[in-house]
Amino acid sequence: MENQLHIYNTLSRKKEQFIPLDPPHVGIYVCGPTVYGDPHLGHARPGITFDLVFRYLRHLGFKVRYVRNITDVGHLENDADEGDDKIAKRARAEEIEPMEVVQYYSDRYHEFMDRLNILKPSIEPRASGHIIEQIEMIKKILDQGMAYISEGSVYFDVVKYNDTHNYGVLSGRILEDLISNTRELDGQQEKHNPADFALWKKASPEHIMRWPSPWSDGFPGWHMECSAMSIKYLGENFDIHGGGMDLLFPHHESEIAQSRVATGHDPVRCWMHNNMITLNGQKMGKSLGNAIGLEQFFSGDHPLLEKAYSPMTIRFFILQAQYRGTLDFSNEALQAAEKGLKRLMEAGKQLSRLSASPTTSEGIDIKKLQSDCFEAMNDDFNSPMLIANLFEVVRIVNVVSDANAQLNAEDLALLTEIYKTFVFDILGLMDEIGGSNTEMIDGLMHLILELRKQVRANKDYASSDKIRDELLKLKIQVKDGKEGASWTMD
RNA sequence: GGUCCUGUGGCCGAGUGGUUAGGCAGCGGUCUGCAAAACCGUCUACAGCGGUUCGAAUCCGCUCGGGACCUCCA
Repeated sequence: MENQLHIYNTLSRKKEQFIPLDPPHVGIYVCGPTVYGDPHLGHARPGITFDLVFRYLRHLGFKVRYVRNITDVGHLENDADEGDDKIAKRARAEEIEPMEVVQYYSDRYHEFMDRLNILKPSIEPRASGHIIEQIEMIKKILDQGMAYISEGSVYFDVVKYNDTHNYGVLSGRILEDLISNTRELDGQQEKHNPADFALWKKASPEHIMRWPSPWSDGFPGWHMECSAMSIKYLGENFDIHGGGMDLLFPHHESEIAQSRVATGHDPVRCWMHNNMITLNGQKMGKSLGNAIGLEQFFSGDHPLLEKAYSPMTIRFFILQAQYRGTLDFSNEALQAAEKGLKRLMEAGKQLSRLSASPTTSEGIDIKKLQSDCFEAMNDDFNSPMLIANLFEVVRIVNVVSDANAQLNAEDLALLTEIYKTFVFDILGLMDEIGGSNTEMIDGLMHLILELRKQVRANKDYASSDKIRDELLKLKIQVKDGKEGASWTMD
């Protein structure tokens, strides 16, 4: 079960067995955020998807170096007439240093990733800190004759490259189609061909973020940073490169082209792409203006949200879909996820209270359940399938808890291990209940329920119900079971 | 227009050429002083039309619908 992991590789459009280049080491590079705005639900998807990958690979025993960049330079505003850098544009408006904007939104991003229980990457390089590496790489591409200088900018010669390589291996694009379909835009005349992309861009006079280079004061092209930084930290050839499907073309396609020319070979073994989260069937994205911020989800402060949704609800919601499928947002779906998560978490508590019996009941096969869980993960990180299996764990826990079935000590230990491993370590879910005062609340609740027990022994149900109702107002729910009362907190 | 993806029951979402995904919601039970929870049972499916096949929701073709990308947007 250990090394049967299969991953869907965008390059081959097939699931392939995952064999690291240099086991037990694994290198992963994932395109991180551009820090010019608050993180929204769209950011949570790649964050959680590749967190799952990171966690599972580590669980399998691999020594993973996970690199996720922060883009803090070089991306031009879509609709900007001036060609201003997004970050520079924001800085101008707020009259603060560009790096102040970068710092602020980087911190915000980290804050929300932490709340979603997304592990920190091994290395989080910033594009602005790797200008030298990018310039060096551009020089190599120029030396190979695959780029040209025009008006102080450097462009990658896609047409020439395509004579000897396939510009389209990843995306399936055909160069001729690209050329005939490219719109005429300002600045295009600098290029030999509209399909060419910038490696280095000369800064206009009003552009604040700029660095010196052999060609001009300017900034690197938007595909350069990922190529330069992935090579720097993972080598010229590494195992997995991830990112959203929206980055597939031209970003990743161009990364491949740049790296091939600079290093002489393919940079990445396996390309992984997570799909989008949609809102009313449409991609949720900053540029479309339909993104709901993670802040809004956590607070419930948004016209489209019926209530607040906790970080773990968001995490569970995302994990309930396979990463390559689109995931449609709705209050109904989120609330279903919330309830399902609660059920899963409650079972975890029940599990810790179970005691072993001499034998395990007929029809309960914990080992099978364990292998089913691994099988699900090994099949391209099929988290929905894993979760379905974990609900079978929940069912068994509840049945045993109700004394309708038994588990022997070995099976109980294994069931506990499965639960902890998959729910906490691999899916990265947390029990959000209680907070920092857990011990005190536990103590108080124990006391209250003891007193209520006495009241109930006297059949004073009015008092008993009053205690229960008042606690419910505090979001604490009392449940009277066969073995006495228990409680949960929302 | 080009490249690619996609269309599953009230909602969200897996999956396989012939056997129950799972969660949420609904319905009927059990349990309970009541309630909640839990357990048991149960109803709504595979966009449409053809084809391949002993058999397809699962493979192929067409039609219709949805989406992503095709821009120095990420």
